[in-house]
Amino acid sequence: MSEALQNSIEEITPSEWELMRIVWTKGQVYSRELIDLLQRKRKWSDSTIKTLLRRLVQKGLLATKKEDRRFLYTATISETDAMNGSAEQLFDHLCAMKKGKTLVDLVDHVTLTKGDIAQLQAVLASKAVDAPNQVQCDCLPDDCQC
Amino acid sequence: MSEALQNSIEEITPSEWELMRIVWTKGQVYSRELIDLLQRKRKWSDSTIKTLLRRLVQKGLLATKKEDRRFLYTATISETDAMNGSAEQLFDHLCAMKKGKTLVDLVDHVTLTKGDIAQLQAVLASKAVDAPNQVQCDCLPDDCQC
DNA sequence: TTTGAGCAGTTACAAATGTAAACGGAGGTC
DNA sequence: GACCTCCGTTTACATTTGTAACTGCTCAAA
Repeated sequence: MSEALQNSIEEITPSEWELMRIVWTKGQVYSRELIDLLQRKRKWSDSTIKTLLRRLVQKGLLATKKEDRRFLYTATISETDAMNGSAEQLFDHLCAMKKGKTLVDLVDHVTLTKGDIAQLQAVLASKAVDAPNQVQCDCLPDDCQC
Repeated sequence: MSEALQNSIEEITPSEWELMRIVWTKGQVYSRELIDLLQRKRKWSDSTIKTLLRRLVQKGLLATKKEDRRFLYTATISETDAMNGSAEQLFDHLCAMKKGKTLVDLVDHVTLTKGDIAQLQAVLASKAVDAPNQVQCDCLPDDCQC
């Protein structure tokens, strides 16, 4: 039953992100627990949250384990993988030529720790060696005159 | 210069991105022209593309100007703003504590020019000064024990 | 002037998403 | 034993998105 191929991560909708984050943070949760936590941020009904839980299980993003007569939910992919996957998915839509600029904007706006910065600097340093002088726009089928 | 007011840009769907990229790249296009270009990548019917065009106009992302009896389409926001907006929107869903890691992943996977790298390094250098040692997880309402 | 090509507008319809009420079974309460 | 409470399951319904056919108007060719 488990077609667990993690090539392209199942699409996670904004509402679903909110549940997933709680599951990832807690490691495992009972629906009641999750509903209580979530309702402190969103005024969603129990039903709504239960539907979202069910859909996440359907999508294969959450797994359940029967404990007593409740279900314990756990994530099937790591938060990091999901985050990277979504980010890369978004970047796939963007013009190759301008992805760099967007990264600059992000790096500028996101709060980074000293550790993050060091890691970024390391990656950049190693990429700098054979980085191209320019990247071609890939918005049009053939050649583009951007 | 303007990049302040981030009044959540209208949501752009994956299909819509494809049209927008063509409009941005060409500056302005007639539907026929756009349809021809797009059909070289996607096997969408004329109708489909016209519907997408209409929806983009409705959303206020495209503007039309009547020329002869055709319409000339132009984007109402810059590609850069749209890209930054979408990227920031995505990052809003992510755990604050792990955004840095995701950026590292992106920087690692995206093809960057020497110029992009230099810009990124500059931004990082300036942020490094007062970067925190750690960022708190913001996935749970109250305190979190990640 | 009849006809057809081109383009915009209208309608359609299924799948996904947001949001939620209603139903049903198992344990605990009186 | 009757009833209430929890929790999972079903059903529901509007909106958005993907995908496209059908309609109608206008210009230009036959």
